[in-house]
Amino acid sequence: MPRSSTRQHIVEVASDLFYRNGYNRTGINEVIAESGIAKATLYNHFRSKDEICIAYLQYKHEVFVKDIKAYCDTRPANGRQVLAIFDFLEAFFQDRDFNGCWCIKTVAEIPREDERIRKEIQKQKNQLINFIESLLMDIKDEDERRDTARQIYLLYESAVSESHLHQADWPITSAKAIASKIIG
Amino acid sequence: MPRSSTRQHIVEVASDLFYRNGYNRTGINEVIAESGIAKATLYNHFRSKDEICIAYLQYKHEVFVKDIKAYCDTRPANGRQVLAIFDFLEAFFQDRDFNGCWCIKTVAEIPREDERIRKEIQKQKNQLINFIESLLMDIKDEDERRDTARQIYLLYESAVSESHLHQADWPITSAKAIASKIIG
DNA sequence: GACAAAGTAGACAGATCTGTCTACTTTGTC
DNA sequence: GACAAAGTAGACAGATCTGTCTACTTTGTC
Repeated sequence: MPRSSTRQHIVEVASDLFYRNGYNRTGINEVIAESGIAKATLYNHFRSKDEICIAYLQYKHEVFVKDIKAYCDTRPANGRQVLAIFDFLEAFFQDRDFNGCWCIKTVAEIPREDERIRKEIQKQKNQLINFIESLLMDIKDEDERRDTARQIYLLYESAVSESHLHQADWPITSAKAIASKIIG
Repeated sequence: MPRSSTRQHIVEVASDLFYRNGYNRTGINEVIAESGIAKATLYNHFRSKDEICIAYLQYKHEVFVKDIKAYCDTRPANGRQVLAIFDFLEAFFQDRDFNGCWCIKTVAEIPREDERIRKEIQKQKNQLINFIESLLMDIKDEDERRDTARQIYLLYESAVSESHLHQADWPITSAKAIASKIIG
C-alpha cells in the first residue's frame, strides 16, 4: 500500500471508531487492530493520538461538505433551496451510522485547553454558515443574509443534536418548519 | 457533618468538577481531595462513579429548573413571557462558570449502552419542553401549543450549545429573535 | 540484486484510574 | 460511658491506555 493510502486508511478506520464509540473510549490498539497495521506504522504517520483526532475531524467535515453540496445541487437554485439541508439531514438520520455531531462530541471529550481542536471545530462551523449563506443569494442585503444564514445554521445544529438525543426525527421536521417560516 | 449533607457535599463538589473539566477527566481521587473526605466515605454514599454521574445530572437539573422558574416568574404572565428563558441564558452565559449543556457533554462521554444516564437526560429535556409549554398557555390549541413549545425548545438548546462553541452570545440573541417571530 | 524506505509483531515502561480493603479514629445517641 | 455508625488515610490490586523501542521482514526503485 503506498504511503498516502496507508495514512488515509488509518484516518478512515479511526474516524469510524471515534464517531461510533467516542474518542476517549477508542484506544490506539483498537485502531491498529481494526486497520490491520502495526503500531509503529501508525506512529510513523501520526505523532500522537491527538493528531489523528484532527485528521478525523477534517475527514468527517470534508465528506460532509462534499455530500451536502451534492445533495443541495439537485434542487432548484431558488430562495427555498436552503431547506434541502434538512432533507439531507433526515436521510443522514435514517442511516444507522448516524451518531450526532462529531464536533460537539469531540469538544466534550477533549481538555478545554486544546486550542488546535477547538479552532478546527470553529472553522468547520463557520464554513457551514458560509455554505448556508451561499444558498441565500436571493437576499440582497448583506447583513440580513448573514443574519438569516446564522439563524438557519442554529436550526440545523439543533436538529442534528436533538434528533440524536431524543432518537427521533421530530427535531428535524420542526427545525425545517421554522426555517421555512424564516425564509418566507 | 450529618449523613445527608455529606452526600450533598460530595454531589456539589463532583458536579463542579464534572461540569468544568468533564466526567472522564475528573478522577475519584480528585473528587475526594476537593471534598476533603476519605475514599471509603465516598464509596459508602455511592456504589460507583456512575452513580455520582446520575446524582450530578439530577443536581444540575434541579438547580437549573429552580433558577429558570424563579427568573421567568418575575416577568408578566403574557404571551411573551417565554422569551425570558433567553434572557436567563444570556445571564448564565455571562457567568464565568458557563460551560454549555451538561447533558450533551455527558452523553458524549459515556458509552452508548448506558441506559440509565440516557433516560435521565431524556427526562430532563422533556421536563424543559413541558416547562416551556406551561409558559405558552395563551395558545389554546393543544397540538399547536406542543409544537410551539418544541420549536422554542430547539432554539433554546441551540443557543446553549452554540454560544458555548463559538464563545459568543450571537446565538442567544439570534435564537431569541426567531422565538419572538414564532410567538408573533 | 542491492539498498533504503516502510511495515511488522509485540514487549514494555510509565502514567493513568476505579474500587476494595485494612487498621484506626471520631461522632452522636441512649 | 458504652456502642454503633460514620469517617479517615492510604496501600494496593487490577485494569486501562499511550507511546517507545527492538529485532526482523517486505516492498519498491535504481
